[in-house]
Amino acid sequence: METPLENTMSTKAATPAGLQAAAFVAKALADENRLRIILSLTQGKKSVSRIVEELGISQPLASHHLKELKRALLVSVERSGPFIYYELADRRVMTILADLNGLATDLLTNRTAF
Amino acid sequence: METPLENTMSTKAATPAGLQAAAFVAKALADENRLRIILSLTQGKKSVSRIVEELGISQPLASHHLKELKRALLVSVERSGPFIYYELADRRVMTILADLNGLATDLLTNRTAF
DNA sequence: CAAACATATAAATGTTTATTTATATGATCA
DNA sequence: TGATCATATAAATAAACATTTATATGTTTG
Repeated sequence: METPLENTMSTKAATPAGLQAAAFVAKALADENRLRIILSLTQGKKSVSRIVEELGISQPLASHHLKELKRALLVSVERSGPFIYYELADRRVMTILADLNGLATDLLTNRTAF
Repeated sequence: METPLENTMSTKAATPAGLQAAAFVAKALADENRLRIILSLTQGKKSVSRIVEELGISQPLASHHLKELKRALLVSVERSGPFIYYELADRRVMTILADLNGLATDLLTNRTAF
């Protein structure tokens, strides 16, 4: 059974609450460091220190961005001893990130600056 | 031929420039009014005044957001007499918006506030 | 219990951004 | 050409946000 785009849009995205929610999640994706964190979590659950190492950002900054991702419900948190592990809450965010990247790359390839 | 998500990610999104571009486009999607404009443009090319009417926002505010969408190359502009028409530059943004909305709706359904 | 480690939170700062109000630019038409 | 319409731009605010530095909380281990 097929679901044309416009049906999807009109039955889901067209509602004020739906758009507000979509904008809220988009906001969580609108930062390069957060996208790097998400991309890193694509490989699986990771501790904060591990993320800090991999991305080369400060620990408070990582904590801050992880908090934002958690606020958007994009990651789930789990404590194990002294470590706190973050995990992608929904694998669909990977598809969205890939699509976003594909579109962005195509659109902005021949561009001087952002 | 199959293309697993992680391949897509590592070959496209993993590059710094790719993530930066993706974050840049995500930023353009991170506003409810801009999402409403995009959704409206899903139905086709529209003038600024038409958008202003449909969304019930001020004309300068609409112009501002259209400028942002143009900066992100998500819309193209065309003048016809006194009117200026805006149009979605790439239909893939509709897919992304629909996916974003689907994910956001599922994630944030049982949520008190944003 | 004290020291060391992992993470979170607070405070401070500079930047970006959404919105409003007011004005300018550009096109049509009488 | 002058008036009117469509759109853009400018200026002014206020709010949101990313980042840093400093400190607090919570956990393990000696």
